[in-house]
Amino acid sequence: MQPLYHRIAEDMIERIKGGELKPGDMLPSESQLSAEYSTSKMTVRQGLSLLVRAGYLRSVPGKGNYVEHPRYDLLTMHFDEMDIVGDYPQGVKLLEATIVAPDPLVQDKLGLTEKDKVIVLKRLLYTETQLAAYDIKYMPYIKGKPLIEKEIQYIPFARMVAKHGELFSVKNEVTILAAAADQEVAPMLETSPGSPLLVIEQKLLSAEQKPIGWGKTYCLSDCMQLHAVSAQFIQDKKLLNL
Amino acid sequence: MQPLYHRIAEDMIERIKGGELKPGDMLPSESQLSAEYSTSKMTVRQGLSLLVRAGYLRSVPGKGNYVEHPRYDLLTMHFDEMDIVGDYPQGVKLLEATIVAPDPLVQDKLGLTEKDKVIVLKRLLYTETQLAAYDIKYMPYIKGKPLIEKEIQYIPFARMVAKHGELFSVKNEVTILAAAADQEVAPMLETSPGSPLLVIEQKLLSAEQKPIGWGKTYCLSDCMQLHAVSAQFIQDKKLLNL
DNA sequence: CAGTGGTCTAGACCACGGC
DNA sequence: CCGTGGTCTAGACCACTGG
Repeated sequence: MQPLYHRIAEDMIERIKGGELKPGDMLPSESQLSAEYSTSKMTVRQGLSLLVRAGYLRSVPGKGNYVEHPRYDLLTMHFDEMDIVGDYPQGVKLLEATIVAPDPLVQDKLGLTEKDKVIVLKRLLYTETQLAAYDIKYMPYIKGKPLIEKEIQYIPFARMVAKHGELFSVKNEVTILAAAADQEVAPMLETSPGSPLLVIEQKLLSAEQKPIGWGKTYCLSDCMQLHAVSAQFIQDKKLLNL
Repeated sequence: MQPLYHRIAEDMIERIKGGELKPGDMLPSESQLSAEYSTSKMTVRQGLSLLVRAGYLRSVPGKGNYVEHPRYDLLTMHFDEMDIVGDYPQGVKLLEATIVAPDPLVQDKLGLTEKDKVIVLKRLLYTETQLAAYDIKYMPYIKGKPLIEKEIQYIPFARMVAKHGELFSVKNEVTILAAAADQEVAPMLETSPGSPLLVIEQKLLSAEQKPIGWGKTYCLSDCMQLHAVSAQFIQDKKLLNL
């Protein structure tokens, strides 16, 4: 037996999806719904709050609860570099792990000067069957915090940076684009200059918006694609078990 | 003055981000927190529920509330075809809007037979300054539901399909990949075969998981990039105003 | 002003987990 | 068995919007 507040939420979804309530319409007031379901206002609100959080409703204080237009344009995606590798144990080949002075581009991306030091990681990522991506990452060097080789091999960059800087949470900003392989990257990927690559640029920020990591992953186009789904449906599963 | 439940949530976030509570740790019980804040259990729960929904906590019935590891790998992205065009009024050029029998690929993608009819849209999308993308969309033909030319020009495919089929919500599945321009697409984009493209494949499903739209957008690589941010931070803004 | 959503109380009973 | 979170009540008062 599902709780009453859950049933209320499902009923409302039904009224909305069935067309009885259209975007812009106002729901019955919370006190009316309390009466309809012979329950208290708090229970009604608990049900409606699910729909508000899932984006089906908007609550307007002093007015009412209104049906929202669904958002088709907000997508949820899963990504980290290790997705490429999957469970394949030998899928990461570390080419370089050094501490250097940042070049001007990296200085800019990480907000550093040429006197600072950055850790550079260069890696090749393999699927089970073939070479798939060339990955370069930069992070500010913190004295006395060595990186462990196993971590470099197996944990995603965002987690690595969080651990290295002892941060609880990290903001991950990702840019996705296509580009032709250039003279530097092509030989690494054993392909010819000009062949299409999926490039994923990652920028990591601390809670204070300070840059704490930056890098790019150059993926062979036939080995890598990203999948995204309307956020709405992620919410539905989580909140409503629909 | 912010409500008490909000203050409770922020206090907990502080305890977590400050390192006082680490992932895996159990929070004080709800009754303990009620006492700490001299409030009722319901108010405490209202505060904690924010953190549960934002992914900071997991509630385990019979045991307690536990601090979760933050997710770096869930990203939220904004995308529809009209993002490319923006507010530029002449940014869409309709090449073709016809009703045809679907070819085998489209039959497969939309779950149709060769006896069915599909609407095909082919469009060129321009930024303010230049040609940016070639877009092909397919949707099952529904008798007596004409498409209005202005809609074809200006509303995103997902919204168009929802309206055409009189559906409240539509599931949007997007695949992102890089590819080389082929013989068919290259001339449309006034580029040479082999040049890198960002390809965005869109599949639309009804609430019953029936395919109701499919298509691809071929974007010139220097005109288009996608941006995504850790979902965590979207939630933070919405739920906590941090 | 009356009606709305937003917050909050001080209890209650339940299902669950672990001892 | 007791302590935990999950549900729910029947009220209260507030801030807000509209007429």
